[in-house]
Amino acid sequence: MPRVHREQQILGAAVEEFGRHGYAAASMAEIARRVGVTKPLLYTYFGSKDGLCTACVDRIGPQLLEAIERAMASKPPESGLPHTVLTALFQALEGQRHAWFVLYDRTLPPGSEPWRAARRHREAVDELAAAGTAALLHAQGNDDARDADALKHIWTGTVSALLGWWISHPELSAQDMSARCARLLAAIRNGA
Amino acid sequence: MPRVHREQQILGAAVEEFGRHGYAAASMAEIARRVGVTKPLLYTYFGSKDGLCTACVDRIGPQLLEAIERAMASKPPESGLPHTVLTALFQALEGQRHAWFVLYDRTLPPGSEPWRAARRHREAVDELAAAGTAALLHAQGNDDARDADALKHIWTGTVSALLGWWISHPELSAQDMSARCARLLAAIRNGA
DNA sequence: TCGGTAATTTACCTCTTGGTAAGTTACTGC
DNA sequence: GCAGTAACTTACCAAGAGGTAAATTACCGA
Repeated sequence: MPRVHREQQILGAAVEEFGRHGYAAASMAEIARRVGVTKPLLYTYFGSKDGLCTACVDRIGPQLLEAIERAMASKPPESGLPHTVLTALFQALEGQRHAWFVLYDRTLPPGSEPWRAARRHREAVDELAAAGTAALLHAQGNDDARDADALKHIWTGTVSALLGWWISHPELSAQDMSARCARLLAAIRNGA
Repeated sequence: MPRVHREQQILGAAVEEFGRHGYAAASMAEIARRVGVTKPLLYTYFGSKDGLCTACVDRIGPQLLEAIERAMASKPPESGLPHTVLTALFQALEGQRHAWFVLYDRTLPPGSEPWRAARRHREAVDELAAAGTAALLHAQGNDDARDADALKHIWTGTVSALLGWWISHPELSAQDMSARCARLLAAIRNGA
């Protein structure tokens, strides 16, 4: 099998493994086993566990960023921004639902290379969210930067929660999730 | 030092370690080092890593449950239920902000004893949240059980996000957080 | 004073895991 | 056909993890 193809195959398995179990609990041998290959191949292709994890992060980060940017640019006016972004995320993550948690993995060793890479990509994603939260607060006369930052965290926490819930309901499609989120967001808006 | 006292000391360090790094990345030797004690003592007192982690979970679970129950029972009418619960959580977790993530640790080995214990306590906590989400949806004519379940996840995700944000702002007190959340919840209510 | 027990450590074992060196297979261009 | 290279495996190493047996210290009651 040609190298580039094999690399993509490995990355797919690695994203699933890192996302499902977290960095520390993910095992190189297990990733190799899932691909049907032996460990040294992973090391000749990606150098180290850190290298493979960083490659995963560098693959997922831009995917998500582009999905969100595209969705925000072509936002249908009848739908709210949060729902638009969620729909785009569900579409981008269908087939690799664990990928989100590779980026938002609290167990990455602080200071390590994958940690820095993940933080970098998260910041890019979060920047888009930050614009939304700051605008929402500003419209209500609140210009506290920390409030906007905390609200941004609530948003990403909500996304994480929804993706976690989606993972535990494998039979639901991205469209199902999108429709459900439309209801839930409306409910929050109307009655929190 | 008497055993019961030492056990509490160990539990405190272990909660911090497990909560901060997750089960897999947490190290028994490191926990021992932080307490200023050697590894075998941990094993004579708690049997195994699983045993220690389960003890942590069994300590935190009831603490949180009681804090939430007490808050819900004595809810001041002028404040919303979410804010009441958040305030109680901040108070209960001041001084052990990582504890929440011991209970909500996605890296616990599925099927293991700490995993089962954490799930049990989470269910007890979530049951209280479920009542709230189901009521909110029911008031709007939505009786979909899955919607209520997903909304419950959004709620716990929001709590996780706020605690994560609090951890990255160590200088803020529980009261600071409570006040901030009052603003944020109002902002969400008014303008999502 | 002495025996027993609780608290704790030293030194060790074992197993897993990340990581590597060397060899093997198989294709490709000349 | 054959050299060379890309794809891949076997067999192994070193370090760190969880875990344990045995020894030590210190206290307390008889």
